[in-house]
Amino acid sequence: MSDHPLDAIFDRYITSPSIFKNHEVLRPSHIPDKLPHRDYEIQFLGKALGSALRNNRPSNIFLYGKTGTGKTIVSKYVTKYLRQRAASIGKNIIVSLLNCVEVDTDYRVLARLCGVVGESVPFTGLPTDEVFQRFKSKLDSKKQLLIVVIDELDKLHHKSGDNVLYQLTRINSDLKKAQVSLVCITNDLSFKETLDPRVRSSLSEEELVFRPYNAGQLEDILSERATEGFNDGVLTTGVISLCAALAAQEWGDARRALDLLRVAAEIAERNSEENVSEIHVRKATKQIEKNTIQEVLVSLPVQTKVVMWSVYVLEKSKLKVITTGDIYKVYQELCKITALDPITPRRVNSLLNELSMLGVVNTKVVSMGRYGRTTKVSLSVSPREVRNILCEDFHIKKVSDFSAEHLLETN
DNA sequence: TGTCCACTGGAACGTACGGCTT
DNA sequence: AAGCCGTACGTTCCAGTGGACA
Repeated sequence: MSDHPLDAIFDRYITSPSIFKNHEVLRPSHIPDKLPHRDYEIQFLGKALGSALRNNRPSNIFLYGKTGTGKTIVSKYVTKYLRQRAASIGKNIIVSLLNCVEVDTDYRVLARLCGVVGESVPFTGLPTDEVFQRFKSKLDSKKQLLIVVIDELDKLHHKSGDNVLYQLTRINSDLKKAQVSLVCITNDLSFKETLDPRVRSSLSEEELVFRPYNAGQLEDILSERATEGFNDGVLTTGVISLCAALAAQEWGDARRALDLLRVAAEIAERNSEENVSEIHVRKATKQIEKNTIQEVLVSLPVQTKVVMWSVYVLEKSKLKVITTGDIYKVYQELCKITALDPITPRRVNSLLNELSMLGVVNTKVVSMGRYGRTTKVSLSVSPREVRNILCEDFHIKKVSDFSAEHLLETN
């Protein structure tokens, strides 16, 4: 039983001490008992939602702030405790947390809300109005308060407009027993202006802006989690401050700081080392970046991959500025070779905008005077990564050695 | 100073599909 | 089974536009 080929590997996990004491607390989704440097925000939200305990409907609240500034976690933290306290005095408070990255249509929002009040609805097939009616009557069947936390609201608004928001802000006048309060979260600071004025005023009865963390504050946050998450003495000095400093450079993003620390430790553990050092943090930055790009590119639909490849091909060429016109020319050629049906320039334009949203290309609308108005496009990730990842695709493989030089001479 | 390029991006619509209600 | 419905992906149409050039 001792000569299995995996013994050497597994034994290491059994015998050598682990770096992690509790892996879970190092994930951004974990809600710790203390949230350093968010006292004011917690108090603010606590005061705003606390009126629920006195049978008053809390005002609707708008939370702004860049990614990783603690908006989501503060909301979770406060609502979690609010629910506990409410339960202890026999009050009925339901909290529903919607993330609009997944829940990005009117129908899905309402379907989710139906779920939390105990009304089951199919994921498609019903008219949206019907789902809203069902939600409303089920909710109003007893005395209760529903707090809906709508995270990344801009994503929902971008795709589906204000419709649901409008309905939700007005729902209270139709309800007899139940009440609804909204907590809206967005990281787009100018977002509010794009809302319908009627929705805007009722959504932001109260507002709070989350400031980015500075390096010192990030360090406190990481230290707090590290004492719970790691065994004593596994972090070498400087590891936490490096993670904090790197994340502080990018808008004070606590999620990123935490990811760095966790991934660095995972790398150390995989190499069966006993300590986490700055070298592991450096490796972690690279790995995180690579993973994000990989995830994005691999999951693209075929047409989008071909568009992305067109950008790659042009980036490899001698062209100084890449415009949508060039991209479409290359795209058409690629479609011929891969035997795909080409989509229209309008659609390619949309796909480029999507790629820009995903952070893999940069786009900028520019006017070149006499020579028209177009969009300047460039890759925002390394061409080598793009090549490695996209060439895995069956269609892209066929055009892996396509060069744009002959096309550009015809200009 | 006006023209006009090469697009941009909104809006309405079409099609295929899974899935609902009646 | 018929008639809707939402979603995903795409098309068609077209008014609008920043700024180099004549």
